[in-house]
Amino acid sequence: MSLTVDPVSTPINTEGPVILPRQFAYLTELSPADNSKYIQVRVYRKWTGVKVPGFTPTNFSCILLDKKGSAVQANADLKEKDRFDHDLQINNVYKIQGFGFERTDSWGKTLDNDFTLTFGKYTQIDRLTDTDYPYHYFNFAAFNELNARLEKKNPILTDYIGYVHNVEKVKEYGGATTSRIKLRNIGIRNLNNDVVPFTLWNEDADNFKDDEYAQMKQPVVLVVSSCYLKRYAGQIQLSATSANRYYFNPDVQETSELLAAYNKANASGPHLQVQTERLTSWDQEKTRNRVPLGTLLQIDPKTQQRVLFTQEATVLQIDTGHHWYYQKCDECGGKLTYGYLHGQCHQYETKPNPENRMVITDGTGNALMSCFTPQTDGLIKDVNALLNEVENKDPAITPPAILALQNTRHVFQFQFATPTTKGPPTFILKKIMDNPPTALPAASAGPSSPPVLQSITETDEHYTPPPVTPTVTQDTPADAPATTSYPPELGAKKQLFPPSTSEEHDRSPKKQKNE
DNA sequence: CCCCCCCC
Repeated sequence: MSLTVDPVSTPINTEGPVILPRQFAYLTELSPADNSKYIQVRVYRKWTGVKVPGFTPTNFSCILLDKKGSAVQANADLKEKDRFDHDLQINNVYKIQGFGFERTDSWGKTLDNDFTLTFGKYTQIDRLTDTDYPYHYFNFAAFNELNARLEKKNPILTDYIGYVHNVEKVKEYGGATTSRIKLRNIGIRNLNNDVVPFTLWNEDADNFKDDEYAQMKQPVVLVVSSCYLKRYAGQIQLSATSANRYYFNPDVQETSELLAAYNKANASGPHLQVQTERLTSWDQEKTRNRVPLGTLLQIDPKTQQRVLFTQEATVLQIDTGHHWYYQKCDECGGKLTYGYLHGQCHQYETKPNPENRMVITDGTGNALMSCFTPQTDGLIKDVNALLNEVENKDPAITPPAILALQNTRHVFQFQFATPTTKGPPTFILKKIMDNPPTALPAASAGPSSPPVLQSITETDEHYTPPPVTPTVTQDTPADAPATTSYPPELGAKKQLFPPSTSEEHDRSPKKQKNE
């Protein structure tokens, strides 16, 4: 013990610096005032710290894991970056000594540590052959914890895990006169089918290996680490920071959980494979995603948001308990109640534009479908014309022209409505496809109203996330063919996830070709 | 020391 020198209590009469062998310490045994320890660690992650605006590089950073699974961040001056970048290789294990300590910056914390190691010119690094060290260190947030984290001022950056729900293409924004920014969103879905977008920026957006991902066995579990949480377009977003790294199917317990849940669901019944791209031929489009209503009704709508289905179905009943239209105030946008003055916006009289709305019940599975103008084109005439025809404009009184739809048969294209309450899912009419369009086939090909559903790409009304499907309750062996039959062009594959990205991008973001 | 993580 006499060889041990505590630098804090060493008498000051020591001649020059005393180089004494340092003692091994686990990371939990380090203290910011103690210079007498060395550590043995795996290099887990490394990155270049940046400063906004401009994202100019500021320092070299890394995260180190010791044998017991503890983690510590270490920083070095930017001028030492090349050396440490070279001497510290990801996943290699090293003995490190001669480091200092600093208080961990509250901004962009990667770990729940009070101090961070500092590396510099006295730092000595020796490679070790023992590699029996942990490969990962995560502190996952659950979906329902994200909001609380978002509210917190300087929370620790967020680690998150789930299935890859969809992979978007790179989008480019801005230009020479502002900032040129590229981004790529990747939806991450948990076991409750909540989807959170993870955003990669610029080079990282480009460098995401689409092709590699597309080749991977589905489903793919994705872990994203050290993400900045923010709200974008009203929904929560995991934004990549410089410290971020992401991992496919990392060997952690949560990955096993997700894969086990997938296999269990997969073993219990057939799954949808849906075609999410609009088909150019009317005949093909008309039969796209002909999934029986009975099947759709057993599906979690959250997994099929914005996917368009078609079905030829009979209108069993008009829901006369539902108002067949409603009026919207042209000033505040609020819903008007028939017979009630909207005096706060229109002092003397109300002249709002009518917007029709009615609910019909349709089809083999008795599904409830809401129909909004103008998607009712081809089913009923213009709502204003209809209103002119009826004597009683009370929206509770369904006109005969609408009641006459009962027992008529049509080809509906529709999507799931935003799930609100418990009970069977409901649908939203998107298009009546009884007859091919007579004119303007291209212009009428897409939905003409703003998106009804919240989704990852809220701004793109043509967006539909790729398909995913939870259990449809049937006792089908895992490798048995799906019992549901689909038109051949759908490919009746029994597959929970599609092999690739398949968004309906008929508009591409503005691209600047001056790189 | 502060600003401060890129997009609607």
